[in-house]
Amino acid sequence: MVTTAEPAQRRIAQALVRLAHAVQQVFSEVSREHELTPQQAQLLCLLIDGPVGMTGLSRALHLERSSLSGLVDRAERRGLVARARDSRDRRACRIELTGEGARVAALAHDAVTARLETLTAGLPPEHHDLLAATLDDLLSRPAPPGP
Amino acid sequence: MVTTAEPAQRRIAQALVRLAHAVQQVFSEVSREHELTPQQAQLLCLLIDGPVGMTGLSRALHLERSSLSGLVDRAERRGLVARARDSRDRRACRIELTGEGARVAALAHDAVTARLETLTAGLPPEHHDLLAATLDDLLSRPAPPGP
DNA sequence: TATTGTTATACTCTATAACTATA
DNA sequence: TATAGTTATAGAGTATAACAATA
Repeated sequence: MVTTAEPAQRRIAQALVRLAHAVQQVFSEVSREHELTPQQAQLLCLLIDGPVGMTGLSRALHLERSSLSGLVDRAERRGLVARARDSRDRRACRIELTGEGARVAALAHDAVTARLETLTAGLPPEHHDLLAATLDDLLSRPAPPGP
Repeated sequence: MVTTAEPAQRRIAQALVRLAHAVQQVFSEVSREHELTPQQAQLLCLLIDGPVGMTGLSRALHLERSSLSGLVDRAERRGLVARARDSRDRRACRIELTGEGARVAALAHDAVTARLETLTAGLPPEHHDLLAATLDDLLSRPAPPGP
């Protein structure tokens, strides 16, 4: 039925771009409601699963370590995270959430999730499982173009 | 089969977050390859469809007009865009691509699209149309939460 | 020598507040 | 008075290059 007017692959790509902007916007609004910058919120959410070293964070966030130093400095100054020395490697440190940081991180994470879930509210429920599986499939490929 | 272990809505929301980061990463890499900041690339892509006024741009990009002034200043300084006075309203101006700006915008746009299309390469082709339709459906709802 | 993380520097991005010019 | 856009200011985010301390 739907043929060659506009290839499905192209339509998907364009939808992904708009979708990314929409998600980013949600992230931005939620951050602001909790008096965080989007970057700080992203950092906090990443630390929910446990402490991470600077190099690990830099890879996860796609940031230079020097950029990250500043980000962590400002989050530390606000009492959201703390640097803990690593006992086995005296060069390294683990960044961990403070009590307040964990509280804010959970609130922000839940708010983002809740708002994104309402996005799917209008979809036919019988499509939910297929969409979830398809998106997971899409993300399981780590994107071919390595720098 | 897939039942209540993890609700599909939640799985979709989480996938959307990861997807947004992946798309943002593609955008970031492509921008860098063309010596643009991601914000400049986004501005240029928006202008491909034709000139837009400052207020229109500020709404489309979710930026304060003062932030936009600086963004346009820097893009103008790099020869990518130009400010054209509006003949009917002497307060207003239209931002338009220069020849060079249009060239770079097309390159960056195509590169992003191409890279995102490869993402879908691993999906069963018979799912393409449904996915495209579902994503469009997802985006047709302008997100309920007004500030 | 290689790795972990920081500092110094220079831009870019962003918002708030106050402003000019036109409608 | 309201709208279109800018300027001033301050802070945040980012990269590159040079550095310190430890492995």
